[in-house]
Amino acid sequence: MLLKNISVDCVIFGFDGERLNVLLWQADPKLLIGVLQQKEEFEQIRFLYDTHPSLSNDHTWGLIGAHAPAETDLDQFAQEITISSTGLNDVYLKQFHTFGSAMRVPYYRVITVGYYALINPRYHNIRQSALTKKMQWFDINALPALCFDHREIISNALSHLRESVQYHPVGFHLLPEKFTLTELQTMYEVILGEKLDIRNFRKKILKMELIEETGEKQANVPHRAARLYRFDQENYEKLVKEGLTFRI
Amino acid sequence: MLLKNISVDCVIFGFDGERLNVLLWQADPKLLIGVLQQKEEFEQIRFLYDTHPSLSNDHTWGLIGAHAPAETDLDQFAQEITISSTGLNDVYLKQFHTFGSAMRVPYYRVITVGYYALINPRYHNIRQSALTKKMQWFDINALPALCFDHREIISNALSHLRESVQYHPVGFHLLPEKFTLTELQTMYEVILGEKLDIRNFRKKILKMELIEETGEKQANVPHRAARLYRFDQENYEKLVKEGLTFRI
DNA sequence: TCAAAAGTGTTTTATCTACACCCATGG
DNA sequence: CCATGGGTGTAGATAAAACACTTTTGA
Repeated sequence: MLLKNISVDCVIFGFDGERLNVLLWQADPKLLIGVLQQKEEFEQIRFLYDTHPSLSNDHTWGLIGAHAPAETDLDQFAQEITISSTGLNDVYLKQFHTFGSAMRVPYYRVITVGYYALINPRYHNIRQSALTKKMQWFDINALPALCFDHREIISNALSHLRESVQYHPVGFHLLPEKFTLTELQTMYEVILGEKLDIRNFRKKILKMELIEETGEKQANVPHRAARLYRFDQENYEKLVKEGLTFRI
Repeated sequence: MLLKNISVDCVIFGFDGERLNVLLWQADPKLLIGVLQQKEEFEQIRFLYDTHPSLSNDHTWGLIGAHAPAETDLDQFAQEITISSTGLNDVYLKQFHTFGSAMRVPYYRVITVGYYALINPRYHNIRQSALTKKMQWFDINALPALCFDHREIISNALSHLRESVQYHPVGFHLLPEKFTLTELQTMYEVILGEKLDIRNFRKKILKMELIEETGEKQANVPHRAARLYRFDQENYEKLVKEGLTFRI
């Protein structure tokens, strides 16, 4: 059974090495009706989906989300949504805000619990699910028309990410396992929306001892190959115990 | 009409100058049933309230909260809850987390949206509302038995507050309009759970220019009277525009 | 005159900022 | 040999940390 007043929306962030992107979709109305008909509450939420902007035209996009099942933890459900759209089953997810305005969705009261996911697109094969007409990455600085309050939700997610990334080493989830210092710096720059000084950034990051050299270097690059680093989970946990105060 | 699957819980923090306290209540089952009978969804939520631990015994306390009305913004409803229990109508409220485990409340699926309020008890007359059997402040380090997952909710609220207070000047909401530097410091100490050096604290706070002298001093204290300061909202906003990075 | 809390400065150490050139690699 | 991005150090300014005594007031 679906909870008719509660949905979960996932803002799936992906960093491609240059830009921060969000995964958006358009659902296929015919397929969606097919799936929904099997649900107990179909009649009650059918109206909502009938009038869903991202179903009724090709210019409006929406966040990946759905009404929550009555028997599933919200955290768990957010995982399922993310897995079903990215094909990846161990994603960093953070609940960041619940949107509870009475009129945020027309005709019907739906509060939505917002999660953001941080993934590296290199590892994830975006799955066109059974319901999907289209699914696509969009640069956070060039979003298309969005349904309901989804633009506000993305903007709110980005604010949370921007704050979080300064005090917690979560940004690593956006990178491949092995990454260069330049990739790391670029990631911070696009999230924070400002340029950082390369020498000061490197000094600071290396002093923290949160990352370690792998000993490897980039291959097949048309310039000097950069060293590859990885996040040092073990040392991070040790430093947290000792009272690490992280600050980019 | 009440939303049967959605409630709002408010962790109301009050700082008395020495300790950080949380406002908890026990509702009166007879009165509660009386009020609920007037609601459309009475039968559906009656069972829930019938089995509510804070109604069925005198040792279990609960957060101040209620099922959300279908037609009210959650932010607005959190305000109403806070107003009705504290008698104050301009309270700092922050939504901090939504608790969505399937089994957090027995017998029935209820997700709860958590807000915390920061108030100064000096200005607030705790109102024993029509439903209240008892309402009382508890030191956050000496909480009584709590219903459902309310202990976890409080602990989560405190973590959020602890983080927030380090980067945003929200702690002022816990203080009277005019306060001494010692009160300010003690507030930080109880929230952060650590002692701060008095001289370094004063230097840091005064350098930020977030507070200004009122020119007044304490009266009727059995020792040297301390200067009274107030938060400088105007300058704070100016500094934010200039890119203030606050850090206690 | 005593008890209780207010108030104050300096030195050392660590961190932040600004800034420009050489290096390695592949094409 | 050139284009492209990788990689490095230093000096000056600012902020953090450690630390102990004098002042004011009311009882």
